[in-house]
Amino acid sequence: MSRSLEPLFGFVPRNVNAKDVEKALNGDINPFTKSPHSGQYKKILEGRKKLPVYSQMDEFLQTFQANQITVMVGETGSGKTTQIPQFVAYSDLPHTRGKMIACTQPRRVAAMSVAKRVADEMDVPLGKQVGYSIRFEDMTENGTTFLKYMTDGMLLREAMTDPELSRYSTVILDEAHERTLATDILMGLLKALAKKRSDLKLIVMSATLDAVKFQKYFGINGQKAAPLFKVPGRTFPVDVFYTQEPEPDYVEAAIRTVLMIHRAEDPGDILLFLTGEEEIEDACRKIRIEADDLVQQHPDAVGPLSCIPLYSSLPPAQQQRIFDAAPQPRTAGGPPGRKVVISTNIAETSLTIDGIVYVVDPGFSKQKVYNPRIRVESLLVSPISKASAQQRAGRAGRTRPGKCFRLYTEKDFMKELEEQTYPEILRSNLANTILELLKVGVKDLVKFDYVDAPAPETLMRALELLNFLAALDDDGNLTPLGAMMADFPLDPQLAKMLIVSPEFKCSNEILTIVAMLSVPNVFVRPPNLRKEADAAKAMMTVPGGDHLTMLNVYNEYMQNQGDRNWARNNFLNQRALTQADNVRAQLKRNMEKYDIDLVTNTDQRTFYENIRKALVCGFFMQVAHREGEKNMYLTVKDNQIVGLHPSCGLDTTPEWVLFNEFVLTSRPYIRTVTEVRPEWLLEYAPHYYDLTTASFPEGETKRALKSVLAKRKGKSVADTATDDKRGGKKRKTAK
DNA sequence: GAGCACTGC
Repeated sequence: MSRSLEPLFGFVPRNVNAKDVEKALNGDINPFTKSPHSGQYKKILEGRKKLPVYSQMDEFLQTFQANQITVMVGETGSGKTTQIPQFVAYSDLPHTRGKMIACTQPRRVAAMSVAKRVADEMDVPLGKQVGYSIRFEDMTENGTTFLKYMTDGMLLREAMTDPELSRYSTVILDEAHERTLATDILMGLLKALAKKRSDLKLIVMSATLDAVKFQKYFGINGQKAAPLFKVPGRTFPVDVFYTQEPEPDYVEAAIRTVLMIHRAEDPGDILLFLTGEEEIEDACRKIRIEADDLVQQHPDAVGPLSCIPLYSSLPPAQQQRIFDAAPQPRTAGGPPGRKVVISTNIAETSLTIDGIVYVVDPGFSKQKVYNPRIRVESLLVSPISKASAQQRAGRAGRTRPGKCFRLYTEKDFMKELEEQTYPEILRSNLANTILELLKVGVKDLVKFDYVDAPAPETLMRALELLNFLAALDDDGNLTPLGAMMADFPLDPQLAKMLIVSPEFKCSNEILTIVAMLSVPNVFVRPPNLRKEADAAKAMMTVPGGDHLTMLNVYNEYMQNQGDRNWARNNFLNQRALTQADNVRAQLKRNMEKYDIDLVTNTDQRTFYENIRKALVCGFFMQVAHREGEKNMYLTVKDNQIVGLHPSCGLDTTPEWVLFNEFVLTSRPYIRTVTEVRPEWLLEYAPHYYDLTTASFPEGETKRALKSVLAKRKGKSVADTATDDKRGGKKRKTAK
């Protein structure tokens, strides 16, 4: 066989060196397609050769060959995400062995855009030899794709059907320092799997600060630590400045700093990090006013300043504004304009804005925290970590040397900030994760080798919930129902109610409700059109509960598909509705796979009642009981005082309500609320509502349920179930 | 009478 037509002739899997690889790269024939290279290939290759990681190809190949697990550190701009998987491809030669290389990313856009870039570099069409796989979109070809970029969640899903991950020769976990839930679980699974599958190689790619931790964690088979492969980055230096004294009001200090930069610093755009939508919009308004004042006072010295907000719920078209050029000087030769982007954490990892020279970092972000005692996840404004502060500062040095102004003292940075942001696994409700782990075949969840083990109470809460939902038996084993639930990309409560819904002849409707609950809020409320938006919402409100309203909104949306402006005219979020439709279709396919009937109850008298009963089957642990006269509820068992969220559409305050979420904002609220009947609680969740056990604390809710039970003993069950008089007091009385 | 940090299946 001629060497020129078989560029990989003589290559032995996992025994190649950089010299051979370079020869193949520089050749005229594409070794993976056997076709001549396209015109642009050589040009792209020249660019790749300038990446820091390229010059270390041989060192990498040696490390990769000699070790089953490698920890790799590559700073921003090193080229690791695009190049390392290609180096692995040349060493692994997965296409000759019917295998694939997986490279995981925490975000969908990253998986897509990196795959596109690498397909170009390898001179193959995207979706053939190089592809990507994300929810709702599989851009791979069976038997052809050997390099697959994918979201970490997607690989975790695959592990549930194939715990050996037998299709893969090498798995690369990229951005491991972000410590997403899925990446953390994958690290645990892959560590165990590596001991079982000696042919499987693993590369964990991360930022510097975490490397030693990962090295220690991945020391297996008698090794003390996994080897470290390090590549320098390619960024510009950033000067960091601290305040002399702590700032009592970080928003005010941030605004002041932005204006100071605008007045006194050389041209270059500014990035300011704040914590949320409201804070950002507020700061934008204030900066605009002050900047205008400044221009008025010093028209010859201060140029125009454009202020651009950035957060995830902003429509994509508005997010695009961050790429607009800074404003032109107002007069020819006048002082130059400048742009300031005011952003949440989204600009820390997900979005890169070129041309940023100044970063203003007040040192806070909203972070998820989980309180297992009351089973509540909430968002809290908290100090960021050192790693996060470094990441923020780095945003100033992507195109030229920059400056970062930290609105806290150097001493606070050194002494008060944590090294790393707490990994998500320590800040989340783990019910879903535990179900996934069990499905993958992990037996002992307490002894599972976590990189960071969650609090025992968090595990307890998750196991308890799954047991009450009958996903786990009393010995902690996955039940057939639990195995089915795990296959749905949903929280266990939602999966449970979807699976049981045919018993209430309402699976079509529950399917819709579950899909609507899986997407962001569909109701839009522009600040200047609140009245109109509220009126539009009132038109679609079903008085019996917010879940029923969601069903109604979806159905109306489907009936008005012909009208492109329908969503906007009715103050609904078109994107969210489309997404709900996508989710619904995916879940429907899942149901069909398990032969779960898709049925609708045609009896109008029990239509809504049956839906509410099905809701109880999943959410019986999220029920509250009205106490006293006012809008005051006590959650069952946990006895948390909560109020109906102002967005709630109920026209009365029913005695018993079921809620989708507990939110802790200005005060504790329950959101997305539907009226239920106490008889249903006793009937459909008898274990949870076992009034004889001590685990059910004494109190008003228990007394109320006891009296229901006493009454029920007098009557037949059938009688109580059809007794659908709507209790409750009128909610909206004269103010 | 309030909100949605950010992801992901």
